Amino acid sequence: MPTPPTGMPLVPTPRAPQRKERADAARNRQRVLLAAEELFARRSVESVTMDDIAAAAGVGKGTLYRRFTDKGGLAAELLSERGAELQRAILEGPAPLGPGPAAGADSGAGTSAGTGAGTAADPAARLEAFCAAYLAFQERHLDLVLLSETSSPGGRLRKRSYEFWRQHTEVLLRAAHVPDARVRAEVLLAALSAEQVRHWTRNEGRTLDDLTVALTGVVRSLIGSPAA
Amino acid sequence: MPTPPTGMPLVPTPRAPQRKERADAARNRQRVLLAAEELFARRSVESVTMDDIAAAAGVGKGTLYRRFTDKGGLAAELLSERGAELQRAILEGPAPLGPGPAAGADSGAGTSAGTGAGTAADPAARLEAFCAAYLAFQERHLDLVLLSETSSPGGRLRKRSYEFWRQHTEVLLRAAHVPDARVRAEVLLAALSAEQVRHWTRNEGRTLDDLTVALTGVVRSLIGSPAA
DNA sequence: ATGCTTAGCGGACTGTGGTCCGTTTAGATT
DNA sequence: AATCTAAACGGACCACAGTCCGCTAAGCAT
Repeated sequence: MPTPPTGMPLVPTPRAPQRKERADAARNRQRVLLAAEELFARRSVESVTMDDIAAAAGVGKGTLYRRFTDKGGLAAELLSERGAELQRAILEGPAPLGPGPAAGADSGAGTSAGTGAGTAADPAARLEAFCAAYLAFQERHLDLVLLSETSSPGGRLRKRSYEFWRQHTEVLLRAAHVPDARVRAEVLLAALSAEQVRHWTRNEGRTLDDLTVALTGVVRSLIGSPAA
Repeated sequence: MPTPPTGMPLVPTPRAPQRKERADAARNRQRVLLAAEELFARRSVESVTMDDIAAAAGVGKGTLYRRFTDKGGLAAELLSERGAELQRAILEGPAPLGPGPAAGADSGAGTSAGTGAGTAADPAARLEAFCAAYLAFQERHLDLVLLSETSSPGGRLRKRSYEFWRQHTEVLLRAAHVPDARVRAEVLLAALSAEQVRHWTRNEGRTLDDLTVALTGVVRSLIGSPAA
């Protein structure tokens, strides 16, 4: 498969074959994505309308909606570009985020826990790292994520990316022998939803660091290994 | 204070004085609430428009919006009527939900844990009971709650009732000597959001019982008292 | 090159939530 | 009872997300 269209998630996309996109269509998708990015960068995300984007991209509204399900879908596509790196780091990067052995001398991102010095990272440490990284990601792209998660009720849970994050979290929990791994994974992600993160940072005035610490605590509790 | 207007939350409403409502206004509020309830009962919640409600209540749209902030606000008002009983049970009912001593012989709603036989319920047991009861409430009024929580982004966290549930949860957690009580309370409530509950019951096909068990486990983990 | 099929296009159109503002009237004051 | 004033009213109005459908042209087949 040659150069998947930008924004394709890394995750093994199930809908593999599916007749190739026509040339003009691809060109327009690109235009739209570009225009949207530009507009979102210049003006506040919620003030940008779909008409604005269509106009800026020099494209009809019908075209917009043929390409992206809805406003949230467009935001999600943009986000998927930006989240690709994080996804890669998780799937194949060094510990503690990824499965590989720790990079260089001493990782700076992790949050202690140090499981001695195994070859592969232990699930608890990976989960903590993921939690911190994901939180940072959400906070960094807050407006866009909020749009993508709330444009339609239940949107957050229907996005393809949700499947990825949930799967990852669930697997780690299961590896840590935690019961009800699936439910607990979803509890964790609910806590990290854009709505919630915005509430914490914008309304309750918490800093990212505060939150990271508190949520790391939550993760430890959920895993429940009492001082292993 | 004589007969507070229906739907007023039990919680000590801070906006105490505030010039009394005019007679016609009160009458119209009632009409709207009634009409809305009727419509929501007959047709699917999401198919009912604000115009429908206004028409059914024999009232202009302006009136509708003068009384209730927005669609979500209207739903919340309806819900607050229905939630009043639960609120009362929590504030002044018997254990394990309320602070009082257990009612009758053996409560049927609680979820084990049995802390011997103290005079007042212990926070852990109360929290578990609350969680189960709240979950059941959410499930029971799912469509309406969903409307009230998602009609505007972040709506869930801005409702007055949220303040109540959060406060209650937080207090119990603090009483159980759990760190970061506030954050953990919000994590719990995020897990119990309408969106999430709908996802669990409608998409993943979980039963209320399944969920209650799994979430009770989450609560125990969060409290962290390792088999006290 | 020419023709044909069908994905792609675009913008008028619809449905709905929410606002605005000129008019009405409850109820207090005299 | 007459007057007055601000709360309440109502429906025309607006903005915006999302749909529809007749037209266009990409790119395959001959």
